[in-house]
Amino acid sequence: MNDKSKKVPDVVIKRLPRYYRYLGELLNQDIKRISSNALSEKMNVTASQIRQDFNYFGGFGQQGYGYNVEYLYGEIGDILGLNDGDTMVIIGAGNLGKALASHDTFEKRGFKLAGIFDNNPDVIGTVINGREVMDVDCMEEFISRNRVDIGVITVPRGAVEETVERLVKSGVKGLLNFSYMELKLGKDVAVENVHLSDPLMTLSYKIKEKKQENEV
Amino acid sequence: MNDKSKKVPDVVIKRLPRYYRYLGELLNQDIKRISSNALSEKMNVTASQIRQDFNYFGGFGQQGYGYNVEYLYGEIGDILGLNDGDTMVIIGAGNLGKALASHDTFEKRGFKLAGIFDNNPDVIGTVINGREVMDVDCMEEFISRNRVDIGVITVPRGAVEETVERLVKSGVKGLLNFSYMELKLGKDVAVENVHLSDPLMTLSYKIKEKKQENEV
DNA sequence: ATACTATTGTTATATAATTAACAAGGAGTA
DNA sequence: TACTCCTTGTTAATTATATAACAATAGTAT
Repeated sequence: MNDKSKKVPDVVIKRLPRYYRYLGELLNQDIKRISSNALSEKMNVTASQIRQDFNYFGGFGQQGYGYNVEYLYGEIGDILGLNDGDTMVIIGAGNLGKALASHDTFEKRGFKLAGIFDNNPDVIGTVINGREVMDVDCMEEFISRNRVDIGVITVPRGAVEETVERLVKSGVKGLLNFSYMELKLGKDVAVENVHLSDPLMTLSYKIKEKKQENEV
Repeated sequence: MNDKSKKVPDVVIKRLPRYYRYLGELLNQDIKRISSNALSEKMNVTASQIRQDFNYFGGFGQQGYGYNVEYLYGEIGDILGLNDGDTMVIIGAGNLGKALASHDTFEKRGFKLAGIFDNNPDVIGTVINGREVMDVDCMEEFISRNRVDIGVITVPRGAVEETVERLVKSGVKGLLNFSYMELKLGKDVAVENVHLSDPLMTLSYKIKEKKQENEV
């Protein structure tokens, strides 16, 4: 059993979604139990790290047996707050907003998409994945009425600042930011910045690196 | 000056795109020079880390002056291989594929989108962002003829395995994988896995964490 | 020209993260 | 039930990363 007072490192938190996804796969395959060793081989991390990671939250296994997949899946889901039924809105019904709205993974992970907003009259009223795009002017009212937890930002550059301000004022608890700019907010609102071009740049580096290795 | 023989840690590579983006902003603002200290404040990292990071590649600044923004931007771009004009294809013209194809950031970072492919007859022939969607059956021929460097995978679950195999056989050097499964390939092909639901899960954790802080 | 200031590159130190090791204790088996 | 074998939780050792410190040096002002 672990002492909750020591904060869980960020690197550990970042690994949890990966464990979660993988355990979901095992569940689908109807696998009941797994050892840290078996997981380690499949996921390409060390068994030691897996045990260490889980131990930050108290440990979920049993000596001589391993981990019950379903139980572990549920626990990690709880830790991540996926069973809280957090609701979200998407601001910006452009290509990316549309893609995310149609992305079933979000719902599969326990999030509820409550609404999509845009400011373009041509887009307002159109239907995406069964949901009508609403006027961004109604955003505040909608968010507070429905107690929306998360705002997903997929608006163009120029609109970011205003959008963020309005979302925060409306009382969202977290922002998933796909816009170019790195957001950092006060301590009341959580932020996760996603930059789609970053992994492409990293990939580019890796390609170059491999090329050089081959030359040497 | 630095010894190239010691491999640059992964964490450093992961930070380079962020520096690059930020320097791009400074360039837009017509800022000519910047010190590690000033950058540090704006980017919320330590000045020491910035100097240390740049030093892995030999250091790009001058004592008493700082860094020339344009020069540094160019150098980091070179390191990342952004000036190599890598070409890419997108496989899967669903919502996400469409969104990425319309995403101007990729082109802005120096990548060239050479083509988009799909296997759905209803989609083949439609135009996305000025490009006609091609039949996935022509993929191999297209890739080798145009010496395509990068394959972006946005196909549904069932099609991933086959798509990957065909891309690799066609000779792409890197894969940007948006599919559910974690890819790991042989040493000839670089891979970067992107899981859009991961940051949402992390955000969920952060929200929960903040809630608990406030309760205590 | 000279002195002063700013800021790097780089080395040393401290902190964090990962891996290894192993005792403790269930699970499986006879 | 008793014995053996697994596999965890946890502590210890190692490795990696981040921060701090500072000498070297170019820029700037006088």
